[in-house]
Amino acid sequence: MHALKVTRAEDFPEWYQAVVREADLAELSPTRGCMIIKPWGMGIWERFVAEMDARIRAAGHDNYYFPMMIPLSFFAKEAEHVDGFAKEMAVVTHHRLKQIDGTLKPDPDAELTEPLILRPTSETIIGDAFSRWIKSYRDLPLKLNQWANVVRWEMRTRMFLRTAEFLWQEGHTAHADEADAMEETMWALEMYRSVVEDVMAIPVICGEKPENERFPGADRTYSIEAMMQDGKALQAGTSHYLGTHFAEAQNIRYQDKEGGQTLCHTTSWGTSTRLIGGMIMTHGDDDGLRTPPAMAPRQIVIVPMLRGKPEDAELKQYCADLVAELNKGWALGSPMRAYVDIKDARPADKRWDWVRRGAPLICEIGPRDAANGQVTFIKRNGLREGEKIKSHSVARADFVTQAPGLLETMQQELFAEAKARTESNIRDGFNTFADLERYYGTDDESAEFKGWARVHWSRPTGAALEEVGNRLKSLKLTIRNAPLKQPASFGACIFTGVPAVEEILIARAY
RNA sequence: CGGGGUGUAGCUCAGCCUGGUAGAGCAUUAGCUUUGGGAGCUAAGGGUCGCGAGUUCGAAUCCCGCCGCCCCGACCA
Repeated sequence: MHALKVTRAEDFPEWYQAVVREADLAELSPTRGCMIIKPWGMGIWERFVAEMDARIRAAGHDNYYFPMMIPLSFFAKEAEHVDGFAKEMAVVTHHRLKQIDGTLKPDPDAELTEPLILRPTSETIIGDAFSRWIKSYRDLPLKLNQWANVVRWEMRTRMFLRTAEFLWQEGHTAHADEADAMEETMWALEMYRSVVEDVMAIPVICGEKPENERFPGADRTYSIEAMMQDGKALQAGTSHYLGTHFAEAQNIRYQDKEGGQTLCHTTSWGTSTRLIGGMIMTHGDDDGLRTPPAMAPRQIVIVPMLRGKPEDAELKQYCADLVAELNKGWALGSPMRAYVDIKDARPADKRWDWVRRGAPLICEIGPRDAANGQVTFIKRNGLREGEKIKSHSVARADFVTQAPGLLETMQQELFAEAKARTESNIRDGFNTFADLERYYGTDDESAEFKGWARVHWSRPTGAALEEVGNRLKSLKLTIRNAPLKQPASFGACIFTGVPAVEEILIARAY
């Protein structure tokens, strides 16, 4: 019997929601489409922030904070950008409420002369600042980052994966030329890969988005794509080379060494709380979440087998000493995070709570363990042997010595497991569109597992690309990206039959 | 925004077809028992049956409208 009522095989979307709820990550709020991130979920996000913020700063970026509300007129400046976001913007129109016929309503006499939009992303207001801050080539490169909330009025929301409000990080940089801006774009992509793979243990494929999937206003968009346990792709981070589009729209220029006024080349890059959804769908099992040790707010949770008797005091002391000792140790490059759960609840209930949350190591310590100087624990990956829970008993001193290694091994095992699953579910051998149709089927009985397709194409543009998109859409497929690692030679284009120039990944996506 | 489903106690749901004034399990609280692993017994508390209007002597149940949630679609750096 599993800790969750729904299994992945029975109903993947139901199972996903069960994990979010049962692992105490988040819940829906009374505000439509928005979620309340609970302590365990927020702790996971904060781990992500800590890891990524350190890398962003180490590479020479400073953190800033721009307003959540942006004057509407700012968005009118970049045409493609407007097209991309206009349909999902929340607009602030009034600055006062008034009792009208017994109900609170926006005061008609308090309408803003210019509406404000809740930022869906900050290119426009940051670009405005750039145009004032950048005067000379000596001011470049300018490298900013902000941790913020953004709002996109989505029609259909899903916890973590797509909500009306979410938390993210947005990097914005300005450079003297394309080469420097492209270096930044690729740096951000690689930095994302390293955090997502090394810290979250989610394997990804780095690549460039096709023209029709670009960020509105970008010259080139790169992404990291991750395969979920249902075979769907999740865009886990994006990095954009914006060319001079925003510089033109917002007059971001610098005086070059020859004294001329030159347009800056800008970039932007972002990752969001969506990654937590990706972590759930990569590492979750039928007992809940398996939190990668590097991401776990608490890596070792000790559940004392308290029995409401005098000897409880001794047992509590034993556990407190053990935690203190563990917290002096280091694992995965940080001090270990151990915790004793002394909540007045039944030990078995507490154990299962931590199993569902996915604490990497859960120690269940009773009076006998304390008397014998032992630690009894379970590993969240490899939790069961058959149907039974598999527990381990070792001497306390050995546990303290082994704990960092256990956490590091678990981190590697989770990554290796996901990596193997991803690789074995990317299929080659599709030579024509008909091959794709055969594999993915024309009618959607989505219960059957379908991974990704790796195919060659001639990289059509414009109307021809749109046609390709439509054909794929009939199979509910999208082009995810063209991996940075390309083969030496290409076959025929799967769509047109002409010689191909690029290898791309095709998948169903979140 | 379109199609389908659904909404009854904190959670999972029964009751609805065939109208008669609210149920179960889990959870909560209290007591006793139990104690190396999601305990047992007893008792108690907890519900404007999503919201509104209608039919009726009487509506969780029938009719109409609206809303939320879930799935599919459209849309979605």
